[in-house]
Amino acid sequence: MTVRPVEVICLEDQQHEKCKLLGQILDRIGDKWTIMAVGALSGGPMRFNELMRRIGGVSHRMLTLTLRGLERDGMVRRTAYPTIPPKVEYELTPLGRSLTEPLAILLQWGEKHSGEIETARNVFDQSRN
Amino acid sequence: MTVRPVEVICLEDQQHEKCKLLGQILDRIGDKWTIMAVGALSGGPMRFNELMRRIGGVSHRMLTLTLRGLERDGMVRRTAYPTIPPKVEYELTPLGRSLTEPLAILLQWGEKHSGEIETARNVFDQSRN
DNA sequence: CTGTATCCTTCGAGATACTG
DNA sequence: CAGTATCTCGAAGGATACAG
Repeated sequence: MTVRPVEVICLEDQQHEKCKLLGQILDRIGDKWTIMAVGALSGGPMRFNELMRRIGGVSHRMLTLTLRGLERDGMVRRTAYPTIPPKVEYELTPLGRSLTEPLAILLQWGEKHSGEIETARNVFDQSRN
Repeated sequence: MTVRPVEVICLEDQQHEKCKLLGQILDRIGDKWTIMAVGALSGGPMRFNELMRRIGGVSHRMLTLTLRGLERDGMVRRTAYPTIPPKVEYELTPLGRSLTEPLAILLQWGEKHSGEIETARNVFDQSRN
């Protein structure tokens, strides 16, 4: 049994456990297609194929898996109408909508600092031939 | 911190430009080790091996790659002391520290809603035997 | 239209060993 | 101590075909 230090500093003087939780959150919602799906649905309910067209570049299979994951986590509600051909609508739940707030803040950060990052990259890449 | 309407995440008539930017941000900073490294460094400068011990479970190679990426993006400053054996210190730049703010907000969201997500998962898994 | 199953390729990441 | 280079394996994700 190894002894682990507990006093690991994390975000804003919190402990290491916080980082792990953050990692879990990002595991859930941090991937490309999940973000795109949440973004697309933030405007209102949408059908499967419409989502696929809106997002663009996503495979049939990955969109299905992404939506299943969001549904499982309670972020998206799936409503199937037993018509022929079938019609399925997806929409954000209140939980899903609540996610858009921290994401919007992260987006603001990105918009504010993307230039800085771009510059830093160029400098870094220059300094390596 | 002002909370803007959810539509800020993704404006449909902009072809998901916002989503794409958000996707790029998450590509950069959304992976497990990057978060852990930023978290660990948020407490102050740290040497390579100390970082590795603090983070725990990260391979030598991945920590190196993670730190290179952060350095390239201007989030981390690397300072090498030409001693024998070598000593290298890593620390967050102002840009890197600024990232901890939106991350802390995302973390708060996670803390607030993790129970809800857990419940949703159990319900979903139950409904599929 | 929507969902699932299968195949197949690619890529990420750990292990390891070696260098300065 | 810190960094780099290979090797390898397994998982992620696209393409495709088929079903309801």
